[in-house]
Amino acid sequence: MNKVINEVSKKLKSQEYKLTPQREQILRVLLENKDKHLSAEEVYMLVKKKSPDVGLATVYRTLELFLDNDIIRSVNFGDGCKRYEFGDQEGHHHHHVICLKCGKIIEIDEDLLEELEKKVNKEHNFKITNHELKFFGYCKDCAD
Amino acid sequence: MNKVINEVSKKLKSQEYKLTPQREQILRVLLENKDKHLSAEEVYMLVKKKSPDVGLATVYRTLELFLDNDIIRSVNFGDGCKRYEFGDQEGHHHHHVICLKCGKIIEIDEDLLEELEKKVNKEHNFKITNHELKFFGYCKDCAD
DNA sequence: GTCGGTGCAAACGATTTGCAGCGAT
DNA sequence: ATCGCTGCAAATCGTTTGCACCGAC
Repeated sequence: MNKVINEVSKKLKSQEYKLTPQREQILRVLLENKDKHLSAEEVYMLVKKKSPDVGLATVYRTLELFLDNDIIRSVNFGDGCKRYEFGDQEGHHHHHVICLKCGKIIEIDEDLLEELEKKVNKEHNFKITNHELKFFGYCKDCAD
Repeated sequence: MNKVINEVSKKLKSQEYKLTPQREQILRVLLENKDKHLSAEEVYMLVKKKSPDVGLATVYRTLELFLDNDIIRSVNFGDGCKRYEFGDQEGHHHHHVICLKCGKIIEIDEDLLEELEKKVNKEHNFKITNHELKFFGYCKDCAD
């Protein structure tokens, strides 16, 4: 984990940004919850446990900073807030399967979209840089 | 168009709902802009031109009603608001290609996901009812 | 006269912003 | 002494809700 933190620190420094204690705490929370998809508010709560005097605004500003520097990604599951996950934009794409009843999220690693991307690129003259695929349905515990 | 309006009217009546003048206006706006992806606010503006005294709340309530009755669909392009398009959930799936610079949206009709859906269904015991695929990139006018 | 549907204004939740203070360089 | 970073509170934006009113049945 410290290795990752170091890399992030370098990445930020190379862009004239600092990894301040608050930012590091936020990063740690994101790393400790790699499997979850935390909202800004949730990150805030978790950070507060360790450093009670961070402000919510700082969390938002830091998440924005991390996003801009491709340190994290944001996903919108349609539940009214953005959610964040560690990993840069260029990292290998995974997709989400979301249970409409319990909200559980499964990640799948398949990436069968290369072909489709090429097709869109050719047919519509559209330079695709990213894609997002979500499946909605019911998990085994919530199946009708 | 009147044919569609009639069908919607029947659909609503079958669920004890009425197609009031306001609701019809909202439906007309949606139909006249089938190719766009209007936000609630945008629908409101367009409806106001014809019927200046509709309220924004009515627009939201009507869109919700249409959603619940599978008359329209909602999509989230990550620009801070839900957007709506005519067409029910069970209708044939199309996907969106979104230009990150000018915001232009192209729709593509391919549906290569059946196979992947089956796989997820089998491997994770997850009953998939819907999926959502978006491509982000740059259209031919905005290409670097 | 009931009751669904409406307009308006107030309330709301997520996010952003203005500003004064702080701390490393 | 500067300037980026911060906390706090206020502002903003999209959306929802409470409420009194209206109009069809």
